[in-house]
Formats: sequence, structure tokens, C-alpha cells
Amino acid sequence: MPELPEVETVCRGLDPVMTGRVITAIDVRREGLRKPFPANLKVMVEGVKVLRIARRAKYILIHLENAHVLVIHLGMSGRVQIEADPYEPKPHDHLILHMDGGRVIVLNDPRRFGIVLLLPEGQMNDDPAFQAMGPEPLSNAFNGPFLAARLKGKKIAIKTAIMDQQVVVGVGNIYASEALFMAGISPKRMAGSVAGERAERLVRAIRAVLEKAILAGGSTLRDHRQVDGTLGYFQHHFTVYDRAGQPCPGCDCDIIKTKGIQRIVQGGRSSFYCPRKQK
DNA sequence: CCTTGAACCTGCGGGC
DNA sequence: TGCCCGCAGGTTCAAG
Repeated sequence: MPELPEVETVCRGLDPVMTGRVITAIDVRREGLRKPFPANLKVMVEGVKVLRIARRAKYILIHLENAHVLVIHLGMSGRVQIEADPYEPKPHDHLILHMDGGRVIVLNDPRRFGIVLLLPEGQMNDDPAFQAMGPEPLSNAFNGPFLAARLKGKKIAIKTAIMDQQVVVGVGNIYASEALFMAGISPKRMAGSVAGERAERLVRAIRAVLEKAILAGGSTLRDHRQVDGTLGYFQHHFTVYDRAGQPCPGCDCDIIKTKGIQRIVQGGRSSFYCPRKQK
């Protein structure tokens, strides 16, 4: 399901039903996802109060009163839903958290690329996933000079570079294409050549796209829902993603001449762009 | 070091 | 209808 806007949407939805409440029980319905679930998961979580919900990159952080953080990553197909307790489990429901207050939090993930960790508060950087992470795209740490510096000398395509979580976190396959279109930069451009005003434009575009998507409750393609089941609707605002052959919204369009939006494959992932508007 | 490609897993839609 | 193929919002690991 998730890039940053979808994960942010999930966090905001979880906050009112989890913060200040106790996780009374947890049903663990398989051994793990991409990695085994933490061995001490039940012992460390049951009967413990949730202090706050936060997000870092595409990770959901559930801060517990016992100075540990329950960390959830949704992979490609992970979904979190709030349901009434008692709840009848459905296929691919892997973790069910029972909250005091009569609700359950269900983690469903058909492809099982997700991950669940339990880390001591303040020691998250010991985990390799968090170790070398880039800045949050909506923070001041992510700016033109920073991006240019981090891209300097990189010979990979800019599309691949902005999806690298060590460059900046949270940008995935959809929003990478959307941001590059907004910035007028070809996804094929060499990353090292993005500097100066061009880097500034890309930073502004990434910010703008993510912010708009958050306001829309994320994008619903297949799996993503808000935690109450509501659909996100940013997919209706896609300019290029999954629109191969359609007219580019910026070209006054003789589609025969422009050939419309192109799909190419980079690093095994689809990219979408307009060759006329993006250089 | 850096870059590329495959692997992990299930489900869905399209073409035959 | 059924089957095979390609494709899907991410991350990690091995090999060049």
C-alpha cells in the first residue's frame, strides 16, 4: 500500500483509538512477515499503554509506556484497519491488537512484505533500517543544497535516486513520477546533474505532491484505505502515474504528435513521464 | 565504494 | 471457463 502520504494517513487515523489506551491483548496469527515477529511481542505489548503514534519515513511508530516502540512497516500490500471487538479474522490478517475501549487494530498484508519490530525507545538508530535514513521530505532538513549535495557524483537516474531512502525518505514509485513531472525533470536524467535551481524545484515538487496527497487521505489503487475504511482520493489527481498513452496535462495536446505520457522501466519499476515537458 | 538485478509473496486483470 | 503472463504503492542481499 504505502508511500509517505498513505502511512501518514494511517497514523492520523490510529491516533484517536490508540493514544492513551491500553493494548489489552494481541493475537499473533503467523510467525512473521518479511522477518519473524519479535519473540517477546506478546509479553512486551499486552497490558501496556500507548503514549503516542508517530511516523518516520514509511514506518508507523507506536510509542509504548514501557519505553519501547512497536514499529510497523506495511511493505507493498499492508493495510491497517480499525474494527469493532469481537472481530472475525479474514484471510491475511496477521496481527490483531485489542484495545481497551472495544476496538481492534487489524494488520492485513497479503504479500507479507511488511515488517514488525519492537525496539527500545531511543535506540531505534541501532536498527539498520533506521541507521542511514535520509531526512523527512517535509522537514527543513530537506532543501535544495542538501539534495544537490547528496546527489553529487551519482550516476544513477534521478527517479531511482529520489526513491533511495538514504537520499530522502518517504518517496515511492507513484510520488517519484508525480514530483518529477511537476518539477519538469526527466526521470532518466542523471542524478548528479540535478543541482542548483533544478534541485530547488525538485524539493518544492516533492513537498507539494506529498502534502497534497496527505490532504487527500493518500491514494487508493488496490489496498490502501484510511483506517476507518474510507478511500483516499489522490489517485484522481495523478498527472502521469499509470497514465501511459494519455495526453499530458501540460501539453496542448495533439496526442498524435506528442505521443502522450510514456511508460519506461527503471530499476525494475515503472516510470511515467512526458518527454516534451520533462528534460 | 557504487550500481544493478533478483528475491521475497499473493492477487488481479488481460489475452488466448 | 481456465491458464499463463505480466504487473502491483518496498526493501534487502548478492554479484558485477
